[in-house]
Amino acid sequence: MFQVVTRFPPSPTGHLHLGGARTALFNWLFARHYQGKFILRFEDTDQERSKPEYVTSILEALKWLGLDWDEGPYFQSQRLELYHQFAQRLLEEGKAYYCECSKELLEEKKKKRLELGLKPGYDKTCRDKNLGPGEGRALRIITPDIGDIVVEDLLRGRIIFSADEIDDFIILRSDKTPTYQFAVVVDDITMKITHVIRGDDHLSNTPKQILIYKALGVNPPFFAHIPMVLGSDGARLSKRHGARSVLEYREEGYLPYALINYLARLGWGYGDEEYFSVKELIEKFSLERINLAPARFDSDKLLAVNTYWIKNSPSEVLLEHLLPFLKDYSIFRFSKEYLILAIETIKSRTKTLKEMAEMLHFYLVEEIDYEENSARKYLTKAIGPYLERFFLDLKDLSLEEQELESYFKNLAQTSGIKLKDLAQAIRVALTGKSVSPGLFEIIKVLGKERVEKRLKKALEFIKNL
RNA sequence: GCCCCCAUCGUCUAGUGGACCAGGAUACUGGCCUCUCACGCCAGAGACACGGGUUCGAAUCCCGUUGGGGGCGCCA
Repeated sequence: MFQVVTRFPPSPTGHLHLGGARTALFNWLFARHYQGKFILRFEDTDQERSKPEYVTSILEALKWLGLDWDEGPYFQSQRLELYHQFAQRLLEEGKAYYCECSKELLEEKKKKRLELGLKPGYDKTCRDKNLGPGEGRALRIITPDIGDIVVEDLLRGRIIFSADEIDDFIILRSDKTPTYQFAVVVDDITMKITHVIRGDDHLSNTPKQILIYKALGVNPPFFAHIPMVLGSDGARLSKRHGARSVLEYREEGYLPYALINYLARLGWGYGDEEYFSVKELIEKFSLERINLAPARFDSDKLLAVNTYWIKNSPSEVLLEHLLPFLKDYSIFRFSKEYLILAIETIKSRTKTLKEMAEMLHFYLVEEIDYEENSARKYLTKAIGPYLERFFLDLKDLSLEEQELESYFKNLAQTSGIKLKDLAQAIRVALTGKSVSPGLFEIIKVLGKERVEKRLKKALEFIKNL
């Protein structure tokens, strides 16, 4: 039976950003859709730039997103022996050779060739020198001088590269570490990867890798080059725009599955549908529906998707995701029921978990503080008597929203003051702010005891005006 | 400089030769709802890059131009 095997191979030279996360997501969705395997491997052969803390943060980001892997994480730095074996084979079969050109010399040659209007690639100086291994010598693969190299891309069809576009590139550096091109191929072979789904910035590399497969006598996997994610200005993602770590989105209060929903829709569409649960994505994802044009990251749309999921997720689920944002409150003092009812009242009024936590504030503190302007505007001498009225009536009132509503409408009508003014005053008394969830919902959730206490404080405040 | 990829509203997209004077989402504008703020609902404005073909017919197929992106490392 044929089993799909995909992989996500980040290099730990930075945090996981949106582009990388989307690549991981597409590979993961594809594997899950076909009940295949998803492998994680770190491409850390660049010893200069690879940092263990990036490994940690990438792992954490993937876990947060829920992109679980079936194998790995592998580290290329721990597989050096393997690359040497494969390289040795190529050397013995006369498909690779040592090159003694120094970096400086190559740099110079490249400059000259560019000036002459030639291709910048290596000029094959050492190809026939028959050099053995030695200090400062890198191993190059012999590439064909003429002919075409054909890349079959699952999304774009057949792409043809001319052999003279490809030089004898290095597969083993002079320090014996493998280059990217070589390590990926060896890894993808040994890990039995069936589908390579990656950014189309790798498209130009693919013929090189195909040549390695050929030299090794192995059939290449299927390739699918997906369009890249661009910043909002259309330039390549960099620190400036969306290249922030996905963990930053966690800090800002995005739901992981909202981010996934957004990322999936970036370059992929399914009819007119906009919102997908992760489960639906696994069911519906297919490579054929991927767009070929690069997609720009749009923070407004991301926020809208997050807003949608906050509004449409069960409050129990939201509570879980909210916990880290509620660290400053003694939420253990409240029942889960209370917290969930409170969340119910703010779900459709917030865009992020962070905002949610802020809006939850008045539910979670013993004593509220008044916003200065709101208190001045609404907690007036004139409104005092009506607050007192409510305070006195409260103990006999039902807290059902319907009944509260008719109580207040009645009170407003019989006393000739506007419901709006009354409502705003009580709102400030109960929440400290002039903006909050519906008044009747709040009263019901807070309960008589808290409401009484806060009204008392408001009456006190008015008395001292 | 050379090579490769791509091209529908500002953005993400639907659209695979006729059902498209181009649909949805988001953002924007106006209105409704209303105890505040939101949600929601209704309405409006907004795109097939350009030029040639092919065809009875093209957003859809072909070519060119332009524009955007990527690659040409002892980075990945």
